[in-house]
This record gives sequence, structure tokens and C-alpha cells, in this order.
Amino acid sequence: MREGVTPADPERAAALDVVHLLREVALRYDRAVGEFARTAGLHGTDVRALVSLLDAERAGVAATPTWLAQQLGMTSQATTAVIHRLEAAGHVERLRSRTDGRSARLQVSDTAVALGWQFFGPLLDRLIITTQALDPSQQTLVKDYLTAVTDALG
Amino acid sequence: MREGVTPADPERAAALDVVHLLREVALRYDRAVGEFARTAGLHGTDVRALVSLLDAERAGVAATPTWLAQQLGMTSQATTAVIHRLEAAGHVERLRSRTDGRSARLQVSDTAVALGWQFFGPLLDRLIITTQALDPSQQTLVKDYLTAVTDALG
DNA sequence: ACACTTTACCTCACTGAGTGAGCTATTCTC
DNA sequence: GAGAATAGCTCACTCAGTGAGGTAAAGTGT
Repeated sequence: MREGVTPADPERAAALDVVHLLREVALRYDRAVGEFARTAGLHGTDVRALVSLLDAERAGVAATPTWLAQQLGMTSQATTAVIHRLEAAGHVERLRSRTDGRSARLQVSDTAVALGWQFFGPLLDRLIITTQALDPSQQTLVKDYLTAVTDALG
Repeated sequence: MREGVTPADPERAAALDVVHLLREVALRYDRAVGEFARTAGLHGTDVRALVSLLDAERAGVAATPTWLAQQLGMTSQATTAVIHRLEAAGHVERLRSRTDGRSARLQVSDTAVALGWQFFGPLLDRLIITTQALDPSQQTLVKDYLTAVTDALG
């Protein structure tokens, strides 16, 4: 079964197990997002957009269509379509900027936030409980490790 | 900024940091897959299919179009299209089953494996080095935590 | 042995998310 | 104030994925 690619190195094999777990986490996260999208009658991209917008709000960043397009790695036209869909569903409001007549500010509606919490709330709680099962020093270890992993992922 | 949703609870806030890191890892993993897809002239779905097929090979599971469709969460027709694309690109071979005349077995070509290693090899090495920076007991801690996280993700 | 159902995979016609070309309106720069 | 740059948009198009439905092989009951 394709010998030579993974030499028999116990240490490397152990580390590989952990890496496979990371991949599994990424996979299941995506699956959860997809499931939410389906139940909410949205598309995966729309959900990713909502998440980005909420992150922006949390971080105090002004979310414009151009900013969102960069976040999603899509063209501005596709992002316009996403915003139209979210606007039609009542999940996003488009507020014209006072300082820049060209620009628009995107605001996630309260109903969308509530919808998100209804689905992701329990999941988030489970994750927080799982994390709080670790003592502070262990949490720091995991945090440092995950930070190093994000760096390694580029 | 939407008070009441995240009450000021230091312990919860610390755990939330870790959860956000998990999300960041998932995001960057997807971005890496997307980048590979672009450089290889494939689609995200095609790459996901290849990864599933390689996992099947590693696990000793016989990969059929129907099995792949289930893995990808897509219809059999869409999966047929994926296989055609991968076949045309020389990344997959379709071998008819001897025991069941209806069924086909999917085999990833050596060139596809080499292509994957060329891109993911360095990334994987970085992840393994990051993981091996932990001592065995710390690796076990991370492993157990990530296992609990996958469970929490459903 | 023979009809009946199920399974595995496929083709065809269609939908719609995302792209490229190119537009308008507003702001910045000299 | 003219020219360049920026923000966002519409239009025409492409193509990944779906629904309907078909074919061939395997299983099932009589």
C-alpha cells in the first residue's frame, strides 16, 4: 500500500495521529456549518459571510462589501449576490456610509444572530465545557499548540 | 455590541479563545485545500474526493462511486462528474469489479499522490514538527482534547 | 427457471452560484 | 477642476451540482 511514503517511525506516526485529528476537527466543523446552512435554507457561502460579519462586529471592524469579498476570497460581484440573498432573507441590512457616499456598511440583523445561537449555541457550549475540563495550565498548552498549528498552516 | 449574548465570565472567555483558535485552524485548513486545488487546476470538491479516496486506501476500505458520494455528501450524479474530471486529469482510475458487474473500484494514481505530497508534504512536516515539540504526555493531552472536540462537534 | 425488486452507475436537461467585462457614482490627487 | 482611483453594481456567461429517469447486474420469492 504505497510503501516508502510513510516510513515506520513511531514518533512520527504518533504525531501523525494528532495531525489526523486536527483534520477531523476541520472536517466536522465544515459539516456543522453545512448542516446549519441547510436547516436555515442558506448556502455555505452565506453562512461563512454571516460568520465573517459577526467576527467583524466583535472585533469592531467596519464591514463593507469589499471587505467581505476579501474575507470570502470571492469577487465583488459574487459578494454582491451573497449580500442580496442575505438581505432578502432579512439576515443583513445595508446601511449607507455617512463619510463615504460610495461605501456601504453591513449589519447583521438580530434575527440572524438569534438563529445562529439557536444552532451553534449548544455546540459552542459543548466545546466550552470540553475546554473547561482542562485546568488553566493545560488550556494554555492547548492554546499555544493551536496557535503554532495556525502558524504552520500559513 | 449585543450585550447579554456573552456575559462577562473570565473562565468562559478563556475557553472561548481556545474555541476561536479551533475555528481558525479549520478555516486555514480549508484555505490550504483551496490553494492546492487552484494550483493543481482542480476544484475544492475534487480535492476532497482525492483525500477521501486516499483515506479509504489507508484504511483498506474499497472505494466505489457510491461510497465516495456518501463521503462527499453529494448525489451520485455529481460524484460521477467528479470522477470523470479526476479521470480526465489522470488522477483516478476506474477499475470494474470482478465480483459485482455493476460496481466500480476507484484507484488514485501515483501521479496524483506525488502531486499531493509535493504540496501537502511541507505543510504536513511543519505540523508534525509542531506536534513533536510537545513531549509524549503533552501529546496525549492534546490528542485526548481533540478527540473530545470531535465528539462535541457531533 | 422466471418475473419482481433492488442496487450501482450513468445520461440528460436544468438551476443557480460564481466569474469576467464593463458601467456609474463618489472620493482622492495633483 | 481634470484625471485617476475606489466602491459597488448589472449583464452575459460558465459550469458544478440536482432532479428525473434510464440501463444493466444482482438479489428474492415462487
